[in-house]
Amino acid sequence: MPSKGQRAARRTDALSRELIVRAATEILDADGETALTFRALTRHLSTGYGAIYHHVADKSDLLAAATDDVIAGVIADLVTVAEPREALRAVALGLFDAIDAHPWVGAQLAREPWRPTLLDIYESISEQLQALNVPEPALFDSAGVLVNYILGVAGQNAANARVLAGSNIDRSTFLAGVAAQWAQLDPARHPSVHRAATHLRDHDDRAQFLAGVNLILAGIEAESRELPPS
Amino acid sequence: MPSKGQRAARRTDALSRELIVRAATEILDADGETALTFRALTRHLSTGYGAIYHHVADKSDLLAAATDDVIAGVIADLVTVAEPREALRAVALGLFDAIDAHPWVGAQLAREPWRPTLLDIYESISEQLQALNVPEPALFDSAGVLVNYILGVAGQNAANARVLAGSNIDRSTFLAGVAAQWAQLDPARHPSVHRAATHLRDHDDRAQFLAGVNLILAGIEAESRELPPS
DNA sequence: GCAACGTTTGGATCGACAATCCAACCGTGG
DNA sequence: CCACGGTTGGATTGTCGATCCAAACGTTGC
Repeated sequence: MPSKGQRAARRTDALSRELIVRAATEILDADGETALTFRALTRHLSTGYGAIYHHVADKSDLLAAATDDVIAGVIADLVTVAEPREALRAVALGLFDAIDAHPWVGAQLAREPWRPTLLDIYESISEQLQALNVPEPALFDSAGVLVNYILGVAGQNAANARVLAGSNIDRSTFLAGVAAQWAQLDPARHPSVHRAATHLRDHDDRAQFLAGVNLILAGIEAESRELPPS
Repeated sequence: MPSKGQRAARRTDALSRELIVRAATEILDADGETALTFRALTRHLSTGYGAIYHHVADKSDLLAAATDDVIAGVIADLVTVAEPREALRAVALGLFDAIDAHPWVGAQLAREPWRPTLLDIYESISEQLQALNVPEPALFDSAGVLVNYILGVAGQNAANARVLAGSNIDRSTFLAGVAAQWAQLDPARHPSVHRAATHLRDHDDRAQFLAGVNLILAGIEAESRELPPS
């Protein structure tokens, strides 16, 4: 079967998995998760489907590779801090900032948490907890709480970014809108949410995330005191 | 333009949004998130696309409705407990059990956390924290930590269910496989994960989740002692 | 030189999906 | 008995991920 017309010129520069992952990251950062299609990739790289599939197994493989890339960057940027609590805060904030900059990473981590790259994060957290003299049996649970909390915030950040990207409204006006919605709730049925609306309006996601990490650290230390290291 | 052949008999029983949501829940429970397609729905209800779209806006609307249904069931089943800590554990475990029974709810909550139904959960948590004499400024953060932890675990449960549904292997053998993989890690590079492998093999998700809730409660109480109620 | 072969690339194509659209259907009020 | 509006069934459209194949290229052996 003859081809329709002139075949496009073959590219001179070599295509590579790394290049494709970089292009995917650019698309994801620019236009969100829904914008990452193989069509968009072929346009962005001016190539065809075959070329891409030759370097990448499928879409989930591509998404995982892009996510691993970001997480690896977080790990690489971690400066070693002596104080264990500070080190734990640094790991958590590093992940938060990366997910804040690339919301699709949050969605991916919430969808597929046990990537090998996250083992390094888990490892780092566990080591710092050990330095905090957290006894062995509690260490497993404590690390789990921290990781799950981070993943929960990650998913929520991704959800917020989706909403914000869908409607072209400002973040603060969006928050104000939700706050107004909460404030309109019947104070008899939802007194606490009604009260929380004021906090929602002017809160800082990052600061609240850090407060949560500190709260969990307080809990870990409280339980460690009850059950001293053997 | 004439139709191809005989038009199927019109249904006698009335179709309704509730019926469609129930059918969607059955499909989701039976075969997982990927199985919920409008084709499958038309087969399950022996109807056409138009009938379904007449009662449901789109797929995300349907998924949200099914999720709200499950969450509403959790709220309805909550027995009032006097002791605030017990009440908080009951809310958390209620959500956990519901998500464990319907993993797709976990995925949906991680994807779209701020459904109106969840406001009831948030309200319940906040009220119990208030009963625990958690001071006002810390209440917002504390409730956020609990909710985000629950959402994080929800997402992970959904991810595990996806993996387990994909490969027809038993849960314990799957855990043993991951544990073996962790145990094979270089003890020099990943000492903590290497050690944690033994815990992974015989751990109870529900028990670990509860341990996490208790840890967070300990943290909340510790911070409340530092900053006594005004 | 150059021919054979494996690797890389471009794009037509397929099947599945969400969503739209329209014609057929039916109960109800006039 | 007829007209009308709410309801239903299914053909159709556009987009997606994925597969497939042939053209183009580099490399190796001769």
